[in-house]
Amino acid sequence: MSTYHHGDLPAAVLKSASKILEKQGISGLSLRAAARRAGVSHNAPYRHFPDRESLLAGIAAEGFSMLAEALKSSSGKAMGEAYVRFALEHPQRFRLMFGGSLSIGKHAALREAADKAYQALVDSFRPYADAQQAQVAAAAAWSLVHGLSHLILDGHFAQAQRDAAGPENFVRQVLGGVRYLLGVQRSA
Amino acid sequence: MSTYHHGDLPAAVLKSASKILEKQGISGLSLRAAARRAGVSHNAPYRHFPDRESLLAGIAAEGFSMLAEALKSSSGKAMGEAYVRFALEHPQRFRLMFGGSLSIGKHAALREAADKAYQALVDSFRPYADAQQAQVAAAAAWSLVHGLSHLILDGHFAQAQRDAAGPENFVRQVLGGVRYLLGVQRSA
DNA sequence: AGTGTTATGTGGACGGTGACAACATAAACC
DNA sequence: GGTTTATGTTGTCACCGTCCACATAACACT
Repeated sequence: MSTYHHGDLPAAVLKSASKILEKQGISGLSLRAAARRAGVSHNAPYRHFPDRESLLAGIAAEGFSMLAEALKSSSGKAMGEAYVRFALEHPQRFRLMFGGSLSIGKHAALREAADKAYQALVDSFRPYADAQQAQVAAAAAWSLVHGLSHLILDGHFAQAQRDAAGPENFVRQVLGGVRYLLGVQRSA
Repeated sequence: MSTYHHGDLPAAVLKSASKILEKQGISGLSLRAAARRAGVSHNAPYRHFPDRESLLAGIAAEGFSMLAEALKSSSGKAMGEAYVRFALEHPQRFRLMFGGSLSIGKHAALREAADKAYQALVDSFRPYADAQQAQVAAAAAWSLVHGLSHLILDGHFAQAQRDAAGPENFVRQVLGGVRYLLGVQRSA
């Protein structure tokens, strides 16, 4: 029963790498450590991931799926709260997905996954405005929840969170303090 | 004239490191490369920066000063546009400042610089609302421009930017498509 | 001026990492 | 059953962050 061949190394490496990412952060995640944790030699992962960045891209892709899953059952403001909640529950993965460590353009699967999630957001604004307005409003909504997630993770709102008596309250207040211009908006 | 002692190594290392950061990105920035570029031995920087993270913190601190400088002469929506412009003009430095590579909490100077910039934003909302509302509105405004910057840098708005005929237009549209609830807002 | 102390820069070493090449083993296909 | 291909291993290399011992210059005190 010696298993020179592993069976499903790609999945195993992804899993161990994810675990390391959660615990050690992105900078502490090495190809070799992931291989060790998966119980294979330091070079085995190279058969499935051409380089470190590809491994990270794989983990990020998982993350986009998880994010889509977390968002899909909500809409409107609840969707925004779900977005921030995802970021706070998976801080390291969120940073990996959006931290700029990987050039998303290089990994088609990544771009696809991200675009899909975004399109869902655009569509959710569709009933209230024409296509152009919906796109702009969706961009603003995404920017808001995205920036809020990042800034909370970086600790920049520590005081404000205390003032609001908890992160959830703070997030609700911030998201509730904004209106998107839709519909008849007609300016010069 | 042989200069065994450099004169102002900290500044020289910061400068060469900044140059490398701009060109190679954060992951390509090594302590040793910075030392080489500054013309000193690989260990000289350790007299002034206890470890790599401290060097990065130094560069980030510069960045916060630059950002404050870029923002201080504008207000309102123009300030938001200036924020995004800064991010787009100094993408690598912006990522370093906000990418989570450094635990801001560890470097007091960093937190101070960031807090100062944020406080200016809060104050700019002060005339229109009470303290609590101003804080929430400022958090929303910062989140919006911050998220927008990040998502543009990551390439997630490539199509929308084309649709809007240029990044500047796109940014203006997004920032203009949002209102902050201030003043008499009184909800259940 | 001379001497001791401290600040700053150098050279060498160690373990860890990403990547490449050569080889070993198992699976798949005929 | 034998060959081709996929998968995992061992060995190696350059680079990196960090520690150590040492060299050199600036400074302080007498």
